[in-house]
Parts: sequence; C-alpha cells; structure tokens
Amino acid sequence: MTLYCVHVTGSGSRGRRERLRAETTAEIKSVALALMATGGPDAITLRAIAREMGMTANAIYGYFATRDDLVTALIRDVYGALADVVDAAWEAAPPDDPAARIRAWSDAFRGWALANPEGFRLVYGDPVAGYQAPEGGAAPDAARRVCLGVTALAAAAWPHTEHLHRDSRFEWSDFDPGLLDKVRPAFPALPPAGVALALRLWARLHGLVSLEVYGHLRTQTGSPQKLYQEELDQVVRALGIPERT
Amino acid sequence: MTLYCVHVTGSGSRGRRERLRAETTAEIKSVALALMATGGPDAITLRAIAREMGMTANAIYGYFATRDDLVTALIRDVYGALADVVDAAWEAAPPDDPAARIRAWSDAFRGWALANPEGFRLVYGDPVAGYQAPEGGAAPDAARRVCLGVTALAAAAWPHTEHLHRDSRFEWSDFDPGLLDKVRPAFPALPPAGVALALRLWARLHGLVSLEVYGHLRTQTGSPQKLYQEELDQVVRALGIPERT
DNA sequence: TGCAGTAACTATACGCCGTGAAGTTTCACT
DNA sequence: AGTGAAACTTCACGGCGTATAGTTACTGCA
Repeated sequence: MTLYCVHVTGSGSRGRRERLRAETTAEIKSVALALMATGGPDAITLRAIAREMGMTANAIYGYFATRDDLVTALIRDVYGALADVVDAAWEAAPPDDPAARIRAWSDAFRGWALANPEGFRLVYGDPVAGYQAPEGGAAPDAARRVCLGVTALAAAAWPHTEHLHRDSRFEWSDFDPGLLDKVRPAFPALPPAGVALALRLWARLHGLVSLEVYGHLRTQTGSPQKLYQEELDQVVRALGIPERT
Repeated sequence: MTLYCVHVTGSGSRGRRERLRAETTAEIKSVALALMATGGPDAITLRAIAREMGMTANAIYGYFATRDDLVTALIRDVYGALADVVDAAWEAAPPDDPAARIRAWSDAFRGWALANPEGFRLVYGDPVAGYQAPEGGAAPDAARRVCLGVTALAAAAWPHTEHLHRDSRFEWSDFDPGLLDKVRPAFPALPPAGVALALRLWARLHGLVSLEVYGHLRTQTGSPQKLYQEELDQVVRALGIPERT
C-alpha cells in the first residue's frame, strides 16, 4: 500500500509537475493567441503575455527558449487548426461529387481566413517583427497536411482534367521528396502534372484570399465573396468537372 | 541689377532650401530602402537611418511626422516602381499578341517580386511592426496603376474570352467608383464581368508569387519558375487566346 | 521527518526601438 | 545687424527581447 502509494505519488507527482507545466505552456499560448486576436500578431510580446498572466516576462523563458520559439509554436497550432477545418470540410462533402468537395474545401479555406485574419497573417505572412522561421518552415506538418489537402482536390479532379495537362513538363524530381513521400502513397494514380496542378490550385485560392485578408481587394470591389465564387466556378469549369445540379 | 540680383538670390535661396530639403528627404528614403534590402522591412528604423546618415533619429521628424508616414512614402515609391516595371513590360510586348503581352506582364511581375522580395513584402504584406496604413491604402495611385494594368490584360483577352463569362453576376455597383473612373474610360468595351476577370487574374498571379516570396513553395517544389510558366499556359488557354508560335 | 536538488520564478541590467519636449545652431531676409 | 524660422541635438520616457544572477517552493530520497 505504502509502496503503491509512493509509486502513485511519485508518478502522480511527476505527472503533476508535467501537467502543471503543460497547463502553463497552454496558457501562454492561449494568452498569446488572445492578444493576437485583439491587437494583431505584433501584440504578441513576452512582456504583454506575462503581464496578462501576472508573471514576469522572463518566466516565459522557462517554457520557450526564445520569443521566436513561442511564435513558431503558435504558427504550428494555428496552421494545424486551419488544416483541421479544411480537412473536415472536405470530409463532410459528398465523396462522389468532386466539384462539391472542391468548393467545400475552398470555402472553408476562405472562411477560416476571414474569421482568423490575424492567424492567416501569422501563418502566411511576416508573423511578427524580426521573426525568423526555423529551417524547413515553421509548421512543416500542418503545411504538408494542407498541401495534401489540395492534392486531394487535384486527385479528385484528375480523371476529368488529365487530358488538359498532357503537355506538362513536370517530373517527380521537381518536387520535394518529403512531399512525395506523403503524396504518392495517398494518390498512386496522380502523375507529376497532377501534383503541379495541386500547387497551382492552392496558389489560385491563396491569391484571392490573401489579397482580401491584406485589404488589397477592399479598395477595388465590395463583393469579394462574389469574386471568390466566380473564381471557383471557373476553376471547376477549367478542370472539366461535371457540376451536379 | 541689384534688384535683379536680390530677386535671383531670393528665389534661388528659397529654391536652395527646398532643394536641400528634397535631397534630404530623398536620402532618408534611399537609406531606408537600402536598409530594407539588406535587413528586411524590419530593419527600417528611424535610429538606423539616422545613424547611417550621421544624424539624430529625431532629425527625421522634420521630414516625416512619424515612422508610419515614412513607411507609407516608401510603399508609395516601391509600389510605383513595380507599376513602372510591369507597365513597361506590357508596352514592350507586341500590341497585337495578347498572349505575349499577358506573359510579358506576368513575367515582369514575378521577376520584380523575386528581385525585390523585401519590396514585395512591404507592399503586399505586413510592412513593419505595428504599421497602420492610412485610410484608402498606403499607395492608392500605384495600386490603381497595377489594377489598371491587369485590366488591360483582361481587356486584351476579352474578345477571345467573353463567351466564357456570360454567366457572371457582376455589376458595375460591385466595384469601387474610383476604380471604375479609371477603368471604364480606358476600356469602354469591357463589361463588369471583364473587370472581375481582371481582379481574378491578378489574384491568380499574386497567389503563386506571394507563396514563392514568402517561402511556402520552396518546401514543396524546386521549380517554382516551371510552375509559374505552366500556370501562365493554363491562363492563356483558359482565356481562349490563340498562341502565336 | 529532514534535507538536498531542481524547477519555477523574480530582480536587475543592457541595448534596441518610437517619440515628445526643450534647447541650440545655422542661415536667409529685412 | 538683427530677427525669425528651419534644422538639428540633447535628454527623457516607456516598451521591447533577452542575458545573468539570485530567490522561492516543491519533489524525492535518507
């Protein structure tokens, strides 16, 4: 009993330590995200976070070696949330209707960006002053998930659109091996031209959304939503996908 | 003679004052751009500029009321330079070959962005920490020029592509009146759907270029150039423009 | 139960930053 | 020669990231 208790206490204590630590880490990140939501990515300062938590700025160094590390962790989380959202939208759309799935994914992408503009800037823009992403990018996993997501779009469209990409000059060696490790097993039928199509598709959506998030569309049109829908119409049409009615 | 001399001296002096002032203003901006080119937009600090010029940081306040004003002026200049480059590329391409003109404009756009990544970030991203663009955007003129440029692309393609945009639901009221003031006189034959096409075209190019500039393509493909060219191929093809050989 | 070790946190300091207020120099013009 | 303004400096404030050293609290073992 004693031993058991000691053991439990021991592991429980170690667990407690770790749990407290994890909780504090989570609180730091959550406070940082709250600050970002209200004041933009630049509001993420160690001192402001510490102030909010009733701590000293230096206390945070016990959890993140540097401010950039914290930002990297935030990017990872936020990027992951984005990946969750678009994945879920894809899954929720009817599997046998490529056009619907593409629209669902794309709408979820834009919807998330407009709902979390600061998050979008954090992930795809210059996060905060002087931030240097670690080699390989800040959130390779989430980036790969999103990339895999657009590749799913391309793969779903591929049977209808293959004949339009016969003159593609892309080869496997044009892509990052890490990307192909994920893509080729998931979509064995997709040739290099299909992966290139995926990247171009991604960029096409990214272009409109990022112009909108950064306010460059606002001074041109009051109907960015309409613009996005028309772009999706053209995407689906250009891919040669039959639309269900 | 005396009177003449006095007059000359007077106006010459006033001119001298103004000239010196203009020169200092230009030097501040040029030093700022140099700092940006080497250390990124975040390296644009009043103190660093002043250090470089052998002055005090506060001396700059005689020329720009605030740091954001300086940044706004820089954005204006840089955006203007971009507009010059793409306009020149457009003009240099054969007027009777829409595909060539579109490719020339687009290549110039990407080329400028890759040659001036910091400038691209300054114009299209979060310029520097805490910067707030003035209402109406930082460089409305240059933005309009670029916008007018893409509209020229759309207008050149319009005769070939009109039939693909009959189902557009855009109306004149969907666009900013200031944009239309420029666009409608310049391209009287272009309907609302054509202006929407221009914006979508712009976004399509912007998407690939901005992903590349911000390093999000680098982790996926080693051939961004090839990707861009294939996208242009698809753009031209989707617009229904006949390619010259 | 008491003690050692360690994790968590604070205190202080340094050099950056933008910016405001006040003082000083320079110089054109009457 | 004197006046007024423009250009510039000095000093100061608060905020930032972060390095170093010191303090507190709690865990785990004897």
